[in-house]
Amino acid sequence: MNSRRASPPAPGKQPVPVASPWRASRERLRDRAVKREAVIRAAAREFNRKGYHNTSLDDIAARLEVTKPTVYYYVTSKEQLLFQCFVAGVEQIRAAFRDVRHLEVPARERLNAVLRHYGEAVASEFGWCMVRAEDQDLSPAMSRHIKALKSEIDHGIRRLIREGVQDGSIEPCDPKMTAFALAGALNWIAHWYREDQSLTGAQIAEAFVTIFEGGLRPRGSASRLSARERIRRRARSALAR
Amino acid sequence: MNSRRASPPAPGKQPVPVASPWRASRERLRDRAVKREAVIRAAAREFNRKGYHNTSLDDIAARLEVTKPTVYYYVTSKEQLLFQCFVAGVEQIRAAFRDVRHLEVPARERLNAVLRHYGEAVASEFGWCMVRAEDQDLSPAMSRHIKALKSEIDHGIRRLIREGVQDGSIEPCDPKMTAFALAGALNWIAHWYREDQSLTGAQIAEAFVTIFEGGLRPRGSASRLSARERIRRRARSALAR
DNA sequence: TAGGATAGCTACCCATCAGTATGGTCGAGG
DNA sequence: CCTCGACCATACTGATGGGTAGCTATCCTA
Repeated sequence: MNSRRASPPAPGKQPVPVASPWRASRERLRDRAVKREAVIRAAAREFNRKGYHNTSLDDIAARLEVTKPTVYYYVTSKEQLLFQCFVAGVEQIRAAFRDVRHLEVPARERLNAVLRHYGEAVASEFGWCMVRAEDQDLSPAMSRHIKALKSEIDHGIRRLIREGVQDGSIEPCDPKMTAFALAGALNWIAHWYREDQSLTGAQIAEAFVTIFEGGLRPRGSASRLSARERIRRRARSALAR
Repeated sequence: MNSRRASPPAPGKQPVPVASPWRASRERLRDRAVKREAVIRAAAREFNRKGYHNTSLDDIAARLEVTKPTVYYYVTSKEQLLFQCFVAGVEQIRAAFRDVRHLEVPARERLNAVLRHYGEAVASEFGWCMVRAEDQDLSPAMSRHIKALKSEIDHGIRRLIREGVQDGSIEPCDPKMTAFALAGALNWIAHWYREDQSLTGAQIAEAFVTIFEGGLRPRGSASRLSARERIRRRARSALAR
């Protein structure tokens, strides 16, 4: 049964061409980081499937085909595990902000780009931890840390909205409420995505951006399209019934 | 006078916002239904404050100034308690659908009315239970029940969207994705409302409806400001640096 | 080949908490 | 005054699960 973990992680048996004495220990250090990441990833998957409180460390260990103390060898506590998952998810979104910061396009397009990355992140395997993790489950210190990260993202969105209103690419609106609405819609993806994976995270985000941009109320030229609309409507209702 | 527990828990403590029916028991006000509802309401409050798993039945009992067996006298299990809280929240939304069903206005306005009630419900004391309760915490039977109720609401929104597209009051769109976006934005209120109660649930819902209706892209002839945009953007990036 | 660091396991501890057994109090009806 | 039943408390059980102690095996460096 227990084949002594030689095959799963990395067969470091190859004769190394240059026998630098530090080579091996460096290799091992890298190995350790890889394993630690695997632990965090496995935790994220289990949390995603069953929720934080319904997942025991034995579950996570079993999923990795090791035992609980082994998990504790890479992580100090269950709480820290959740925290790491959270940070991993948030980092994707922070990267999105960094990516668009220097783009030479109107703010609305920068916002859209962020929202697309945002949606992808929420639909990723760390999405659940980032979105559904409750700070009540964490120590005050970690809770503060997480709140700060969330707030940073929130204010990043508000800022893009304000800039969009200023440069005329976004309809004047309340940045705070609008940011809440956008982030909420995207965050919520984490709640239903598991059960309906017919679309990728990017596709969902794209659809949402389209909805956010256009709004529900028909655009000015809508009256001109009424004939075509009616045709499509017929086809639709025929399909729906 | 019950000399046993009258003195320890500070007898003259009135400032509790929710009057506990056990206080009134001295006045012979014995109404089982009222007490049961008080139990559920207290549970909702505690779940809202600390989360389901971080709330023990002792906590809930203490909040009512009784003991755990008393709670079990009115409720069969913690799980059922969560379920009842959930149903109480969902019922508010179902009522919203019933209210608008017979209104003689375009579907978009009926949808808006539902969304307003929806937002209020999510910001109410049962909002957390309705939104953040994970079906992983419930037995399969109750989980199915809850999924059915959620699905009913989801399809109710989709239906209003379809009707709006048909009667021309809503821009043609994908009903499923749009429903997800709307419900997500509103559901998310439950995550941040506790910490920012500067607005009522109704006001938030109203703001969201405005955002959903108009969309981010400016209405009318606002798209040929690109020259001015560029200037403004330069100024901004200069400030940002 | 010794000795230390790395890495993982078995077996255990113990705090928490859902749920219960049992028995006491009090008002009402006889 | 006595009993019945509704209501509630004390004090317990049992299981789950986070976290640890301590042993073992392997590899690296000397």
